[in-house]
Parts: sequence; structure tokens; C-alpha cells
Amino acid sequence: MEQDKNNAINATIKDVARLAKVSIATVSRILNGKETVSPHLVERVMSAVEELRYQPNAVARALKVRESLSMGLIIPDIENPFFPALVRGVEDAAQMHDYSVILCNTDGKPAEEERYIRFLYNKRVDGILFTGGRYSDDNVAMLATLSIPVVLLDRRVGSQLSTVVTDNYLGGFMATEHLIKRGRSRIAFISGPPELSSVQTRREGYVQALRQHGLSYGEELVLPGDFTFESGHRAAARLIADGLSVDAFFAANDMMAIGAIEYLRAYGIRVPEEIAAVGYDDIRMAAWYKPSLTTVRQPVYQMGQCAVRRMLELVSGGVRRYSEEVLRPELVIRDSSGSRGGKEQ
Amino acid sequence: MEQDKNNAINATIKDVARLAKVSIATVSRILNGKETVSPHLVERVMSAVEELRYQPNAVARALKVRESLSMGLIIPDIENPFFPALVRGVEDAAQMHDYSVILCNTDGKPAEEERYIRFLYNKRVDGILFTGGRYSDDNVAMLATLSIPVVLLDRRVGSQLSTVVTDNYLGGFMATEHLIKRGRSRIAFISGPPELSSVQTRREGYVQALRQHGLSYGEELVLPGDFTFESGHRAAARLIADGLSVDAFFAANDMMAIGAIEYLRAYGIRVPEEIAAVGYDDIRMAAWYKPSLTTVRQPVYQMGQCAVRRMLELVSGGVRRYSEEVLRPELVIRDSSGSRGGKEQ
DNA sequence: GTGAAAGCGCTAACAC
DNA sequence: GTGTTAGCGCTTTCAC
Repeated sequence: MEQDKNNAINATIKDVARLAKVSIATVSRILNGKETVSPHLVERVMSAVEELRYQPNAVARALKVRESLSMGLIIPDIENPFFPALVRGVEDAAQMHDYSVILCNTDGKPAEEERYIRFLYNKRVDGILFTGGRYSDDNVAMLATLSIPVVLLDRRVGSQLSTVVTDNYLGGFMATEHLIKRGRSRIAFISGPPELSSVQTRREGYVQALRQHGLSYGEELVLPGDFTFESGHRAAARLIADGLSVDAFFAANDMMAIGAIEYLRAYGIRVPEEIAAVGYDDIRMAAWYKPSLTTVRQPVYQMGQCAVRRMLELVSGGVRRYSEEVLRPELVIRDSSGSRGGKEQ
Repeated sequence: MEQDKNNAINATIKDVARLAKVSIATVSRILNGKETVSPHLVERVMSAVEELRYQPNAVARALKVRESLSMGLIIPDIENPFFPALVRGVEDAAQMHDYSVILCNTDGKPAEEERYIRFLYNKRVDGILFTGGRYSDDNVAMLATLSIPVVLLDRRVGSQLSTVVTDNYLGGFMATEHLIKRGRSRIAFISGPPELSSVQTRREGYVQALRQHGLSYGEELVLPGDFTFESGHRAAARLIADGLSVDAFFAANDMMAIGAIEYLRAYGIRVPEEIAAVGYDDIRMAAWYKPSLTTVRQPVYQMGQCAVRRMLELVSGGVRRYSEEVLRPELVIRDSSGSRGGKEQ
């Protein structure tokens, strides 16, 4: 009656203690390895653990210690090719610290975001990594009031939260300057959702590069877009409708760049000869597409890692330091931006 | 001293009970809505919940009820374009039932798989959804001994576990027969990792289609591959080295198909005119690639959903029924397999 | 219909 | 060093 549970499916710390003939406190001490316990007890306990195939119950631990060793990762959509690398970066870094990551897809809908934040809070995650969709300032504000560490990814919002972003200004600048150096002078910008700070900042970089090189800039050079392939199509259609007064474009992401190129080529317009193109993100396809796409690569995987690091600092630090980490993007030069000599060549 | 915690960050069920002047049992009953409670108490409790912004602690609940409302999802790599849709299917279905999903990337390494299985068991997830990498029968066996519901995804292994797969035999058959109907007669197969049951079964479908149409089949028609773009290159290189005695190929995934096409075209070989191609998966790029890729689409998102459904059945059913669900793939006909009239046209 | 109380499995004082 | 014990926040008998 006392020992018949040895082979039970779920051994508890109690079972281990009984089998090893020690108190549960001793078992706990040994398993957590913080205090010193005499070797012969260690041995007895460890073999009991073996025999019972004891696996500590993390739920009970979480309840007691108020630390679940889990974090929430809120993203718009894992099927959007930007996010897998981010998620992987987060997951790898989390796992390294014995943390689990709960994945949440919101499709950028504020209502879903709110649901998930509440959901994660219920689960008592130790922290939340958040990438918003559209303008979700409300939810960011809500996050700020929560008594939970938060790291914002790729979205710099006004509030007082830690953020990890890439330098979108620099990215936009590099892309545009590259086209200028390739001899282009009328450069359009295919925008993403204008509410996103990342998009705004890329555009600022674009504008500044034009200015700095004495090139003309006007609202008519900015084409609306929403990050989809199809909106690339539409932007190209407008370019054509406008009489093609442009000899290059910089798109706020690769998907739109490719959409636009496809459309232009369907109209017999040669890329890069007649119109040069630069994208943003360096998705996988950018390298394989014909013409291969010059683009601005974001260190997405590293962003994920950094975010986890920041979050863990917040969790353990206790003191809530609001930090901002800016990662440097990189220009990847391929065929779509034309050859060194410019369009004449 | 009794009520000064009202605005504390983390209200507990106790705080709510005190404020509403009822017992914690009553609060619990109302919040779970299973038993009937008199309306005036409901009102009092609900307004206390409001006032305190009470959020139940799921960890405590999980400990008590032995149900964490979370599941683990083990995949090789979220950056592999096959998986995002799967993950999304799982996540959506899970969320619909108030479940959270813990994502685990193993890179297909058995050691990582084992680590994660243990990890998830520690967290007392209610079930595990598992897609193995290579031949990980050991871990599948380990899963089988665990006292935890498991659903295997896309891998039919000998053991007694529930599985959700697509009909790879049918997929291979359809792909091959399509090429035959397009007038091709010497059809190569670019294989994936030969240990994967999915790959083996696709190959069986391929072989059977050839046989059934009285076409020759031999080992020399099977080219090794490992699902990467580069291995598609290599396969094409071998095709060329062999003197191109082939007028079509069927690749076990799209990535390799595209890799092979790229290589062939770099050698001036026209696709589909000289060599027709069919892939597998229908990744996003398949539609955009030039030539657009004829391929076999797997209902990946639905697989994720089905797997969750199965798992939830196991969890609630109590009785462990080992089921097997086979989803039907679909042939998506595009340009890479040539025109209806066959290669002569 | 409602409250009191036991206990899920664990950690961390606190005694000895 | 080691054991005893008090909870973490919740659900669920069991009485009334």
C-alpha cells in the first residue's frame, strides 16, 4: 500500500521522497541543485528518480514560484514569409534558457491582439513579444499597463516599452542611394501600409537620399501598397498609366517589388534595363527570382534573439529599463537594380 | 487591511470573493458557469470581477484539474516553407478550443526531438503533435509509451499512434499520370530523403503510374535528393550528364523541382518544351515562378486542423483510439508540365 | 444554492 | 544538512 505506486505513470516528488526515504524538501534541493546535500542522499534520490522516471511538474513549480518559464509571441501571420525566421530566432533563444514559446497569430487584427494578450496573461507567461499589425496603439498601451514584461518587435510606438527594431531609415536610404549610384534619377517608392512606423521610416530614408543627391521628389512618386503581391501589380499599373516617367522604383517589401516587376514585364518593359528595382526583406525568393532581386536584408533571426534577450533581462532584472535596440540592415545587390554602368549599359 | 488590495496588480479568486462577500467556491462556480447560482450573487461577483480586473490564473487551474489547455507542436523547422501553413492550421484550431500551442523546432534531429518531448511533458501539455525529421522511430516509440495523447503528422510509422497524413501514393500517381497524359514517356523521379515514408509512398505512386501505362521504369530513373534547392541542381546535373534520355521529371517537392528547372535552363534546355516538370507541395513560389509549376498540393492547413481535432478527441475521449486520417492531395496544373498536346506542340 | 475545507505538486521559510 | 510545514490559486467534494 505504501510502495505500490512505484511504476505509476506520474510519479511526484512525494513518490521519489518515499522511495529514497528522505523528505520532499531534500528531493527538491537535490533536483534544483542550489543547496548542498550529503552525497549519499543525492545518490539515493537520483536512483529513485531514475527508477520512477520522475519528471518534475512544471505547472506546480510555476504556481509556487510565479514563473512559468514561458513567453508569448504575438505576430500577424506565420504564413507571411517575413515571420518564420523571426519565430525561429525567438524559439532558439528561448529554448536556450529553458523557455517555451506560445505562438499567436492575429492577422494584425486589434481585436485578436487583445484576445491573445488576455489569453497569455491568463497563462501567466513571463513575458510577451509583440509585433503588431496595423496601428494598434491601443493594444500597445494595454500592454504597457499590464504587469508583465513586454518587448515590441519591429514597431516603434510612442509608448514606454522595450523595442527591437531594424534601422528602417538606413535601409530606405541605402536602397535609394544604390539606385542613384546606378544612374537612376526618377525613382518611385512603392509604399506599404502607411500607418506602420517601419514603412514611414523607410520612406524617410528614401526621401532623404533623393534630397541629398539633388534629385526631385514629389508626392506623385509615392505609390500606395499594402505589402501584397497584388498591390505590387497595382503600383506597376499606375506607373504605366502615368506614362512611365520613372526609371526605377524602391518597394517597401520584396513581395510588392516582385509583383510590380511581373506586371511591368507582362507589358514588355525590361527590368532592370528600363526600370530598375529594389525590394526590402530579402525573402528566399528574392535570390531565385529572375531577375534576382536587389533588396535590403533585415537581420530577422537576430531580431528574434535580441527580443528574447531583452525580455529575459526584464524578467530577471526586476527593474524595468526601457531599452531600444536598433539592428543594422544590409543591402544585398543582385540583378534587378541594373549593372554598375547604369541603365545605358 | 482587509480591502486595501483591491487595486493590486494580480487579483485572485479570494479577492473577488471578499469583495463580493461570497465564498471562493461561489466565484468559481459562476466563472465556470457549470452550476446554477442565484442571479443576485452572479451580479455581485461579476461586478467585483470587473472592478478588480480579475483574470483567472490558468496555472493554478491546470494544477488542480490536471489539464493545461496547451499542446506541443514539434516540427523540424518553421523556416521550411512547408510548415507555416501547418502551424497556422494547428494554431487556429487550437485557439478555437482555448488551447495554446507551444512551438518546437528540432531540425529533424532525434536528440532535439527527445529533448522537446521531455520538455513538453514537464510542462504537462495535454497532447503532442509530432512531425518527425528523418527516421525517428525511437522517439515515436518513446511517445507511444508516454501517458500523453499524441498525433503524428505526415509520417506514418509502424507504431500504434494516431496519424494524419495525405495520400502520398495518390499524389505521386497523379503527378506521374499527368505527365504521361501530356505525352511524356521517359519520366525521372527526383527523390527526397529516402527514409521518409512520405517520399517512399510518392515514389510508389510514381512507379505504379508508369507500370499501369506500360512505361519503362528502372532504378536509373530515380535521382537522389534531400528536399533542398541545391539537390534539385544536382539532380538536373545528373540528368544532363546522363545524356538527357528523359523528357520529364517528377520531383518529390517544389523546391527541388525549381532547383532542377533553374539548372536545366541555365544549360539552355527549355522547360517544359524539352523537359516537363511536376513538383510537390504547391509552395507559394510555385505559382509565380516562370514557368509556373505544375505540382501536387497538400491540404497542409487542414492537416493541422485535423491533427488538433484528433488530439482533442484523445484528450477528452479518455479511451485511446488509434485513428488514421488520410487527406486527399490535389493536382494543380500549370505551365511547367507542358501543354495539352504534349511536347510536340 | 452556498460555504468550508481538502488538496493538486511544488518551493522556501523555518526549525532542529 | 535535513525535515516539517505553510502556502501558490484554483476546483470540487461534502455538508448544510
